[in-house]
Amino acid sequence: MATIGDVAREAGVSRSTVSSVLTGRKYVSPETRAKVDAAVAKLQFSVNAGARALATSRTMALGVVVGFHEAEFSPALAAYLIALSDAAREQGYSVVLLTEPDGVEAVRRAISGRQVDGFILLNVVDDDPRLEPINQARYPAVLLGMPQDTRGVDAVDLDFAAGAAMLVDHLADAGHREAVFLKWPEELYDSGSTYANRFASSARERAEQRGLRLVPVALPVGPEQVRAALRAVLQDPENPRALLIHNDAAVAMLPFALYDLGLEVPADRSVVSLHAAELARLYVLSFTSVESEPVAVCQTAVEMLAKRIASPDSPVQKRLIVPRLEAKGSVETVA
Amino acid sequence: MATIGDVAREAGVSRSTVSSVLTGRKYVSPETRAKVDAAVAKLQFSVNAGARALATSRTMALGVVVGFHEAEFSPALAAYLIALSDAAREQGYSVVLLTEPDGVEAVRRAISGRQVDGFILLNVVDDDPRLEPINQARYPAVLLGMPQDTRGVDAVDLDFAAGAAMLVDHLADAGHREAVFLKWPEELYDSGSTYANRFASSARERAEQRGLRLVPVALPVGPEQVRAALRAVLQDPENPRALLIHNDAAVAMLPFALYDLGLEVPADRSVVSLHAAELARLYVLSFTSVESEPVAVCQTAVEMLAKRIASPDSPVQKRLIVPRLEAKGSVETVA
DNA sequence: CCACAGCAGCGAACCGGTTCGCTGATCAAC
DNA sequence: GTTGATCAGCGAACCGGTTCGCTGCTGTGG
Repeated sequence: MATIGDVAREAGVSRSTVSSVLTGRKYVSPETRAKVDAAVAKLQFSVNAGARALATSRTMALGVVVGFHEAEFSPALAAYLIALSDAAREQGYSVVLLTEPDGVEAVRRAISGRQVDGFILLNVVDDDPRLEPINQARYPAVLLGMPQDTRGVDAVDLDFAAGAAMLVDHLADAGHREAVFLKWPEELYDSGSTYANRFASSARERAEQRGLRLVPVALPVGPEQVRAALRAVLQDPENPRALLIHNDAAVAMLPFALYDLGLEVPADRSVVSLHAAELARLYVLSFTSVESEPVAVCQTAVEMLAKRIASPDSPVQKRLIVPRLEAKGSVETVA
Repeated sequence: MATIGDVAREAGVSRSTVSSVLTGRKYVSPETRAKVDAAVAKLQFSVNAGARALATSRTMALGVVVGFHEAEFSPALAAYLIALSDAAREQGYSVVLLTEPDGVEAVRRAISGRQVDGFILLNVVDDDPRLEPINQARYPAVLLGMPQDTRGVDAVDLDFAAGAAMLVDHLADAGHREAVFLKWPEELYDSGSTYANRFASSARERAEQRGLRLVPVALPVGPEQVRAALRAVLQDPENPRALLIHNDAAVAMLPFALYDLGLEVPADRSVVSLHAAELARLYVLSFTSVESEPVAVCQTAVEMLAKRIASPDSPVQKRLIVPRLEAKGSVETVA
């Protein structure tokens, strides 16, 4: 309700002085500042975001661009959105949700309407088309995900390669010489999903180093299909008895498939996985695992974006958050 | 980049004429309009959201206030956020996420900073404190949830009472005379959660009408605790063999508990439940059930809010979205 | 005692739109 | 031919902040 003019009148000073107090950009004597503060409190004044945005050409808002993703695990999404919003608030920013199926269009509109100061892109893929309008307008942005080529944009992600290596090491250390590698659907790798590919190639590489034979199995889409596929994998006597999983649906469904076949962990099968932290919050997942770190990743992303906004020309940054492996006894030690 | 002044110059008209074309509020001859449209296209102009907000005192943004506890325990949340954002965009609004632990403070700040035109409150409880600043500032809002007293604010929610009645009917129709009612933790009811209480009292009432004896069991918090509690319930020979569930954690965990005890559905137990639609998308939930309708609920909420913003003094509305029961053969017909 | 530096606060201009009263042109009626 | 109504478009004022050059006062040094 109250405007800066009301505050000025109440405090007996000029509008510009009030502004100086509010922004802190100019020295104001303690006495005047006290008068202004009192007036602000009395009138319950707070700055009009739109007016300030117009004057400063800073909206203090970040656009969070959610990719279009039917197939992916959306329960995890909420954790990221909340973590992003919390981190943004801490830096004085608010978060605008951009969920348009056509992410490029969403970005374009937000830019030309000057709705945000920068973007955080979720579900990044290699050669992400959303980068085009962003780079063209020279807008600040941070990728949540680590494509091969970040095209001059800051990026942060979980270190899926490190996670994969940890899990492979864990199996190898326990004496395993071979393992089934339960992967995401093939399409995800083909579509250039950054994390899936980084995990897979790191797992392959480390497994080779450690002399662990990997039998890769791409799983289908859809809960029932996954369950059936898991059963098939578990039933095949040719398959190794250790399982390395990077597929949230499979992690969630595995207990059912084990149940179907009367198998026990770790007696009959050894299991390690990397999955969304959210999964473990709802289910008993007693698998030794590496969990995603939504809070750490999001906090880093927002900090990087805030810095990028402040200094657009500082060198491009890439940050990988190293996760922790939590042993839960789902791996049998073999001779 | 381009401002309305650039467009005016390019088109050879005044700024106000460009504005008339953009807003459509005033008649402009087809020829001038064509010139303006051409200039807009050529300069890739689109209005500066902040400037328009300042001039019109309409931000065209909606604040979505996410409750605190929700953050910890709702895989369904993402579905609601996306559905809200999609619906908002359809009405020309954008969505600002307000996730502050202290929801009241978040609302207060958004109001005094004029950041949004109205609010959508998630995870509403009876006597919700967030309504105080909203009502005091006479701000438009819509509740996603249906408290006893909506305090003059529009509200929309799934018709949990109807859902409960459907499920009770389904059991009674199949000849059951008694059922265990697996409920949320007691605290949820005590904290004034609107949907939990509406479901519970409707179930109780309908069960009485249909001569179905209900044995209520409030479940604990935490996956392992839930699993153990479920086992205890299933093991007790005194308990009825039919299960009426309103507790997402229990729905997700029940297959594990059944597995623990070697029980089959529907041979050993009949199961019906009401749960988040998200749950069924990820897991094999072959329980006869009523699912939440995030898209329908969110669309209605945004439409109601848009109307409320347009006409603040129209009569208060309450809408309940009636869900569908989907039979999946998890109920045994008894004599 | 005067000159000048330093400093707190003022005021005007500006950010990019919208709104509304007014102008000048066109045209019909008398 | 003059009057009056109609209408497209113009221009100034305004929304609520920020910014920056300027003013007038205080105080120090010569």
